[in-house]
Amino acid sequence: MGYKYNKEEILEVGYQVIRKNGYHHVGINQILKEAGIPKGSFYNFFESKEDFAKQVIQYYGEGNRKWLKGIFKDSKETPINTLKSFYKLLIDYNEEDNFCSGCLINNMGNETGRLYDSLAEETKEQFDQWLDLIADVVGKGQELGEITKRYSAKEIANYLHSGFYGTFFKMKVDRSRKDMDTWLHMTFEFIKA
Amino acid sequence: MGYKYNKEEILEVGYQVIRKNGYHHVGINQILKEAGIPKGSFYNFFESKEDFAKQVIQYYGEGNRKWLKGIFKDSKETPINTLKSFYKLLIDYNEEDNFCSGCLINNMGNETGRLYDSLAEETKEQFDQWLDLIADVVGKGQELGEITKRYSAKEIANYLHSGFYGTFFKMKVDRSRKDMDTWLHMTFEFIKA
DNA sequence: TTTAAATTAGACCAATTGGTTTATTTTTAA
DNA sequence: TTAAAAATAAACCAATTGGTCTAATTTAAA
Repeated sequence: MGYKYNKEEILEVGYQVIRKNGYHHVGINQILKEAGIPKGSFYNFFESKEDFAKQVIQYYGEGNRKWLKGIFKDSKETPINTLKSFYKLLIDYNEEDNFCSGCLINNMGNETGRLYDSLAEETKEQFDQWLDLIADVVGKGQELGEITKRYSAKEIANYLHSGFYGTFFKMKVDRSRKDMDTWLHMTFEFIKA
Repeated sequence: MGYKYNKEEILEVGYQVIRKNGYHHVGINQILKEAGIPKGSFYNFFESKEDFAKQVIQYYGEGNRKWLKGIFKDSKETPINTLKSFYKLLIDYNEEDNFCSGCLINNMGNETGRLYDSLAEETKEQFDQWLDLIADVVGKGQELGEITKRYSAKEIANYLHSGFYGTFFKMKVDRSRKDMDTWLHMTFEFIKA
């Protein structure tokens, strides 16, 4: 294996460019150009464009999972504030990025979720794995009496992250974090015990 | 003006096919084929694909605005239940559609909001006009003491509709209304006075 | 050291992309 | 009734799409 090119490097390029431009707006040739590889090598690594996208989703999902784990483990705050700081951090990142891209998982789910079964499946899988990590923190918050027990930890985690995805629409057409900040404030008022 | 083809009919075709497949995944030729018009006529009506999409967004936004007004005016329920029934109706429609498409405005905003200024502007405009109508009902609910006054009617309307958009991601990758129903239940618990 | 397999390389392919052009027909206004 | 304008029609365009093919090179195993 591993001759000249590194598969992860190609996936990283794919992640960047697909996250920003979407799946159908990006051609294989653009990936080749930005990754600096010839077509033969690309199709040596990946069966098709769809297979490539699937692996990009997987790569991004796994990378973020590790990052999430670290953040939650190292947090010095209480569970509810850990979560609030986490979403604030995501908003900050999107601001640094000039609100250009949003989340690859959300973008792919909305653009291709009903078009390609393999991508829907992979997208759902990565999202669900994130949700498990978030639900862990929610559960701890519930035990401490910080977060409402009227809904399960998983339901609240899903409410949080799906709700956060909902703010990307306005972020992109408004090019502002205003509504995201309002969402953060309102949501964390709503879910507290 | 009005010779052989009807512009609204072309916009309706464009709405259907772009809502389902996205902007970049749909070519002009597909529109021509489904609308049964030659290319010359298309470019007589529309300057470009981008201009066409912009008019599709406008057409859909205005049509829905009229529909919304009617629904809210005819409602026999209290404001908060009017809103809850409205979102339940939207979920029902998406189920009938087999969860295939979601909302054109949300799809376009996420796919093209940071790629084409004209589409972002039009998308935002139509969304904001819907929000005004929803905020009216929220405001009445606040006056009646049904809905929390901790946030403005506009903020709550935005929280509702953006939150609803957030549920489309899971709807599409999960092909189910389960999370939408949970969202509906939780959200209307949260916003009540 | 030889051989088979994996990888790299990019020319090549048919199909499609958004858009233009030219010609014809239809409508409107003078 | 005629001329100008508007609309219809589709052939045509260069550029790009995802993907294949053949050849050369590199690596690993025998």
